[in-house]
Amino acid sequence: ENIFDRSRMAPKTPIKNEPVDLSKQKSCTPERNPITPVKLIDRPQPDPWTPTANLKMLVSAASPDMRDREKKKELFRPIENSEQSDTPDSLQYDMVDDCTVDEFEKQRPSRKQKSLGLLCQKFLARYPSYPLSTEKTTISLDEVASILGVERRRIYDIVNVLESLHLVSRVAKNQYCWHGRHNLSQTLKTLQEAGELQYGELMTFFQHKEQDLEYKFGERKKETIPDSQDRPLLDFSEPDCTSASANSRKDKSLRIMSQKFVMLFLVSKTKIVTLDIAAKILIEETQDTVDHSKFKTKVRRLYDIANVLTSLGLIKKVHVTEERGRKPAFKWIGPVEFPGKTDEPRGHSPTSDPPPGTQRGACAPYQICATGKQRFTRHASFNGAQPCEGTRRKVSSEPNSPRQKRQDEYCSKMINLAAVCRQKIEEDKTIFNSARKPSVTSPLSLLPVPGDSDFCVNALPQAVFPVVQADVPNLSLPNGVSRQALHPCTPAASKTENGKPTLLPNQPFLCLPSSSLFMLCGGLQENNLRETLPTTGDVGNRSAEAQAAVPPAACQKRSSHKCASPSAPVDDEEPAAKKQTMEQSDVPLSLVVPKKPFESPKAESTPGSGCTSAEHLEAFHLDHASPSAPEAAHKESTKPLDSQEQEKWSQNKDPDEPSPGKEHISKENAHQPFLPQYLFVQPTAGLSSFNFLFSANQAPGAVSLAASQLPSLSVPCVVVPSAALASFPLVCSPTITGPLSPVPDGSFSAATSMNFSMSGLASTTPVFIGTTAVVTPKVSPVPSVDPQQPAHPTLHLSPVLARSCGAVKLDSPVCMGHPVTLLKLQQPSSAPLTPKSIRPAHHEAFFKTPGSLGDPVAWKRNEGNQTRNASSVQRRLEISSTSPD
DNA sequence: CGATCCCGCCACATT
DNA sequence: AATGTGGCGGGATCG
Repeated sequence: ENIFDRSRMAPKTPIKNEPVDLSKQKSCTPERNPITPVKLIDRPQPDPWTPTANLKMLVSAASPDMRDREKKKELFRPIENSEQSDTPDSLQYDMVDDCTVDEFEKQRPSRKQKSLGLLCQKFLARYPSYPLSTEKTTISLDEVASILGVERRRIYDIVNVLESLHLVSRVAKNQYCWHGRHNLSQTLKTLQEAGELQYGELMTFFQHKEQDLEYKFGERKKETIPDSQDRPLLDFSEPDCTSASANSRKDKSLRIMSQKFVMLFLVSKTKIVTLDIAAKILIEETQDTVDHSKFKTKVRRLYDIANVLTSLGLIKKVHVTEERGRKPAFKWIGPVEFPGKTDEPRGHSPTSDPPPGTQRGACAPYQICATGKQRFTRHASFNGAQPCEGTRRKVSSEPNSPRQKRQDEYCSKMINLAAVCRQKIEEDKTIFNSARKPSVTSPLSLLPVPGDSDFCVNALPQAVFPVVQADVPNLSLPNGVSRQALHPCTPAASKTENGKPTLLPNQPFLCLPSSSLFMLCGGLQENNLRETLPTTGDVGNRSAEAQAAVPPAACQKRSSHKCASPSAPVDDEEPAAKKQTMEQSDVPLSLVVPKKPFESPKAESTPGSGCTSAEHLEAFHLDHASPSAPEAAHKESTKPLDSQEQEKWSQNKDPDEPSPGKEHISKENAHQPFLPQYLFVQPTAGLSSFNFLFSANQAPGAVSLAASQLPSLSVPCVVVPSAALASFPLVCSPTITGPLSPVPDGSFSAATSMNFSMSGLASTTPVFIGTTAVVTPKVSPVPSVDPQQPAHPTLHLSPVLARSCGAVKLDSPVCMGHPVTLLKLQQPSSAPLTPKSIRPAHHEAFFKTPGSLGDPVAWKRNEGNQTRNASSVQRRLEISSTSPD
């Protein structure tokens, strides 16, 4: 039949090929009214001769050859497709005649020629990127399909993705309205914001982890995560065309997936997302069970989406090399920064996530998301998560090592956390920006309180707080905190092999007068920090490049701390890490890094949140607790300078040795009891609202606590009153620099602290910086660096932090990160943060959820202790801060 | 052999 | 019921 048709067609083909069609379409729908035209296609070939008919003919009947040829032709024209370059010959062919089949076949079309990406390019070539506002271009699916010589089904694939980015909107059946990229930026911004809320943590998490491990998320933890599911994140219902009309439907997964996928990029610090990670994340949200087949399907869809995005010039394919090998990944090459992003009005509704609302929902969610995020950053994140195996097993196919499972678990936890965060956020309405890169937004509440550990005083005994007053005279411990309690963290040091405690036993922290914060140092997990930092950066949208470049340094710095146990295991990985770094360019270095972080979190303990915070804190020192950490610390400390090594560290984690990691993790968990280093903030008058303690190490417990106890502290991060931010007094512990030192420039020590200075901060708030290493010389700029920040500073710490972090990261060293971490929290400005706002209760649930982070053990602990912990925590809090709840 | 991903069946949604 | 949409995954290709 085809032949037959073809033959006929052939003669005419030229005609059909002719531009005419194109022209029509481009401008507006030509003849067709918006209404769905009759389908020509179907009709058999009534009148072949009409132009339309021809098209139809082509489409329906056209033999593949025909199509190919056509495609080629079109391709040629305007578009330059990068890749395909198809056969030059095509020119020859352009004629389409039937004739030379031979050639055809030769050239034929390779699959590539028929690829969705190519098709999309052709499609896009038909319409102006920035159409005049006046002209509305309608797109008839049938026409396009016929013109492009593909089945309509394929067009749907393209259009759905474009629609998710609002480049087009559906007007009616078979009719789409072309908007072009005018709103792309806004859309991306929105997605970024939404993404931060939803995925910030995860991404961070993953990236770090992932690298090493595989992540699998297997399980679903859906429970927590539910949120996202349904609704289209952004639906924009934008006025334009939109019709909402059709909201209908089920969520169109492709559309949603596309948005989510984009979000992952926007949230990622590295801007590189591997397919498997994306698939896991997406699967997770949507469903629980992840089975292999599902995974495969998801990946397939992601390829479809990726092809379209690639055609749009938003992403490009890259390969990430991990220990295991190279994995396909995509790097975001589109715009990264969107003006103004962060702040939103605080008022955002609490709403939350997403209810699955449908139509309305769509819009709403979007907004919501946007709003929410802004303010707070959440640091924390996943740390705590551990593998809980208790939860269900994952279905995921991956058989791999247990590690993976763990990872998966972590992932799940992460997810859960994220969910929790969201909720919290909603509840609280406060938003965090995570300083970290992850930018997760976690609700404060989320933060886990260090359950076990003690915060402050109590536990701390070990804590080191060597406050060095000398250094900083100003600082004084605020109130209650008994400094004494704080002792040097030696332990940590002990841990470290060298004996050098990374921690800094001596490090003094500086206190700012005003503030009442205190830091305690527990083991920190460097990794986390690092990660965090990076994350932050991501959030900030740091360019990937920057990351790439920076990473090493940052890592190193972080690494110094890194120690944290979990990560520690990672060490091994180093090589891999390096590699990645080396590769840098596209390669998602960052991804690699993760492992440690991951682990560390776990180590921290069950509670993810706690962990997270801890991590950050950790950055400062840490290590004691986890064995590994110490090591890491040592290394770092010892080697501080070598960037490479450091890099390795960070990266390493992933790479290779996950296995150990697992073990470590578990161990870590066990270890968890790091030394506690905490950061404590007193509530001084000004602060009333916030006081935070962080335990760097804390394990899980802490985390968990946080949840429940929220009010006071949970967060690992330091909260700064918005106002407070203004000036921060920073406290730094000069000490440790050495280890960290990696950074070329800087020396940390003194310098470091300087960095923090955070330019803008208000005096009130005190900031603590982790003792150690924190500073990165380079970093220093950071604070200042962010030019942007200045404005914001006050209000949102997080942003600032983030930025700073980002900057830091980029630039420097990890160190910054640490400090940053601390800062993270912020509240919306003023009032907001009273403890009250935070509600513990809910959190508990979250924490409890299986998914949550901690390792099982930790959990147990937590659970068992939770109550206790909480109470203790509270007490602690109380003590520390003014009032407890 | 794993990475890609075309192709089109088929279910569900709309008309 | 016809047609529009689009989920989904087999299996062909590519590298």
